[in-house]
Amino acid sequence: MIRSSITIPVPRDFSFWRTVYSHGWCSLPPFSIDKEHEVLVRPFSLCGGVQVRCAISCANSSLKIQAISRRPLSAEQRSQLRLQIRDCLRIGEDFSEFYAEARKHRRYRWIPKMRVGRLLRAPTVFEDVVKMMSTTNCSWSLTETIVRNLTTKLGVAVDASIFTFPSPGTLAGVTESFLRKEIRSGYRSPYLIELAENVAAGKLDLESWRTSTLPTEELYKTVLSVKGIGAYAAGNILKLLGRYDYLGLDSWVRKQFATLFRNGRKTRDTIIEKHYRPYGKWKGLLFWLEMTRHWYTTEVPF
DNA sequence: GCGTCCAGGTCTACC
DNA sequence: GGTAGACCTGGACGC
Repeated sequence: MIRSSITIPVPRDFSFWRTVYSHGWCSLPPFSIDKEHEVLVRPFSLCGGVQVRCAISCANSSLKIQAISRRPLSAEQRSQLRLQIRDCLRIGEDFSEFYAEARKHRRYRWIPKMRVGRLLRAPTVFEDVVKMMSTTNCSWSLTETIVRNLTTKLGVAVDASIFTFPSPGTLAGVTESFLRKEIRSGYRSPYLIELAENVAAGKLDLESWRTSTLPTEELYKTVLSVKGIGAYAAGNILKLLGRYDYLGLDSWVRKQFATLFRNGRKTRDTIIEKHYRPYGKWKGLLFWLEMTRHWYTTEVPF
């Protein structure tokens, strides 16, 4: 195996570990984390069919990447790897406007101070959408089971312990019965196959969503048109596309809101919407950060 | 160990 | 447009 070292400079307002811990993705394969040493690990697929296992850490205003591959990486592959890692960690995204908005409100001044707001995402929109679909209507432990099965049973082995996320073509090539029995994705199985088939056939270009110039409302409708994706999933997929206009409510955040603002009393969605309406296009991100603020000061739940 | 109940989003049929 | 019921799994609970 060949080891390569790569360095990527990061902006001043970037916090590596708070980006890694921004939500549950870091604990879903093929991501994994070494909490003690603050290292994010995952494989990346590069041109020429090359798979590379990367251990990513941060020191002295730069990401340090230890990449392990079967063959030496070409200049093009190294460049591709840099781009993918920057994309996952949202390094190129400009948060100055968001931080300026947060500074206007006393209750949100901690956000720019803690340099939070970047939400970890997968190298591909396909992986993010499949994972989001796998979080719907089930416990987190079932989501972990589904995603672990998808990678170990349909991904490519990079080494003994790491598998890539399956490609749309691979997922499109399995039967609904396989997904139900082996992946444990239950009634979501036909939705996953339909999604993978449409992407593999070129009928649905998920990857263009990250650079889409559509107004957010239009993009939201496009995301919602995928079968198996409802309001919760679409709102949260949009956050991973850099659009923060929707809250993406699920039972956990509803409960969290009730605990923080309503003495634990059950709260209608319209009340939560009204609470965040003044924050316009940033409301989804401010909402998520407010609900998860305790993760940055106490032990995270994953 | 077994059976029952429930929580968790989305879809579809129906009003 | 709003709503009820079905979908499937795993965890909690009672026996």
